[in-house]
Amino acid sequence: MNGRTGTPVTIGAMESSSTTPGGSARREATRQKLYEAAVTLIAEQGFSATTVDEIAERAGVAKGTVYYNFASKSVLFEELLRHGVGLLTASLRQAAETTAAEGGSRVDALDAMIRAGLVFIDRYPAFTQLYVAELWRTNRAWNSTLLVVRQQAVAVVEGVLHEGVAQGEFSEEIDVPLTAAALVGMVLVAALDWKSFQPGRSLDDVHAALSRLLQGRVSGRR
Amino acid sequence: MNGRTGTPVTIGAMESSSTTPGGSARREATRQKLYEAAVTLIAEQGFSATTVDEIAERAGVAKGTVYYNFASKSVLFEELLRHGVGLLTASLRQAAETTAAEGGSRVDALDAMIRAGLVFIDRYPAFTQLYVAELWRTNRAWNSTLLVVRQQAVAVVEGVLHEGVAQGEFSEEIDVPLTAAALVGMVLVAALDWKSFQPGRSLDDVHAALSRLLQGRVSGRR
DNA sequence: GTTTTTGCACTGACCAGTCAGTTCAAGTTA
DNA sequence: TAACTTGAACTGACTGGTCAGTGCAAAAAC
Repeated sequence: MNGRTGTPVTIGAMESSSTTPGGSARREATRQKLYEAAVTLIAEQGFSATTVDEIAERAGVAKGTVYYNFASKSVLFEELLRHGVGLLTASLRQAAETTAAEGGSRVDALDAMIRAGLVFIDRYPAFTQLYVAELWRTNRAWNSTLLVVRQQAVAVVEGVLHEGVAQGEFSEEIDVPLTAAALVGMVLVAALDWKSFQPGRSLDDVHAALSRLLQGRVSGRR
Repeated sequence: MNGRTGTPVTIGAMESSSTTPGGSARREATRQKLYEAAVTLIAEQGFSATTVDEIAERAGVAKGTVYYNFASKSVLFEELLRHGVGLLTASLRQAAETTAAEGGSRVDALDAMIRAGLVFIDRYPAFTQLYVAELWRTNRAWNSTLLVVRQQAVAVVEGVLHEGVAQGEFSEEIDVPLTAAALVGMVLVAALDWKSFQPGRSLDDVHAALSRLLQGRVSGRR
């Protein structure tokens, strides 16, 4: 119900990529409501500070329903993570492919991916916030989930960098994994900062600033 | 004591910038131990998931001592934040000033600040992790503390960018606040990724990759 | 003799997870 | 089409445990 009637504001409203193939429509709708409630609360307060009662209340559902749909609080969170990063990587990959199909260069592809990242964060700020807050934590139950999920996202950027180097478009001296991490970080942090501290700026402004940095037009010389 | 006898591993070993001017040496030593214990535990587990008993135990101190030295768990955390960011900004500022004194350009200053940031993160990874995890959270008790503390750090970078633009070294079209945020993000995320997922790489490797990105040697054209 | 630390028992609030019971919706039968 | 059946989905009071913070007398450090 929720996913179809309004503009999606949080990750909860993402299309169901069949988390549970046999799930009924009713059940799926309930899960969506729970995702949506959980993502904002956890982004604001953190995982441990968010109670299952709060999630249930915000979703307009009884506490028991949470446990009917998810084995535990952590499992709910892990599925939320998988859900969100799946959408992000799909979006990045599509940006890269579209650019390639239109005959753009690898720099154009990176640029398109930066924009895709910004659009995603613009749409699902709470999810992004939560992802960044949890990514580098060690010793948590969902750590392995995060590792996989991070690798998925970074791999898309690394792919484009590798292609660029192979075709001589990028310098051979670049360090692909480190550069990919730096690029992802640049986008994540700039976007979160934009949302939190400079919300008046347009997406285009942010994109332009990052684009300039990528293309060495800030301090390029040599 | 710790700051002089061995290689400091966590923020707890930072020089005391006189949090409480009247504090005795003994008291200050206890506080340091508590900072050190708290920063690693909170980085690993998050604020809410870390108990006061754990902090006391890791610091080798009785629980009552925690409350003798800090009004509450949150206050301990806030003072920890102020402590850490103070050191970071001091380090950044010094890098910029040293470069200027040696007659370096503004790009050199940015480069030196990137290295200073990396050195800091290398030394105090737990603090950095915790900072990133909390920075964009809203509705937390220590939110105002974080805001001030972020502004301090970003302002140093903005200062160098402004100077560079004023002197014609950087393009006038750059967006100073956004670019500063992006640069800080680039360093933070690349460094955390380095520590978590590519710990084998040297600081110089990471610095070189970021430097290249800054100077447009990845995809510079135009 | 004053400041700081210790050790530990205690309280009151809070919270993850459970479970016996209720409601819903999609049949099936008459 | 109305009455009945069934299993899936949902409910919310309850439980057992945890944890921030307190209080205090005695010991240690300075």
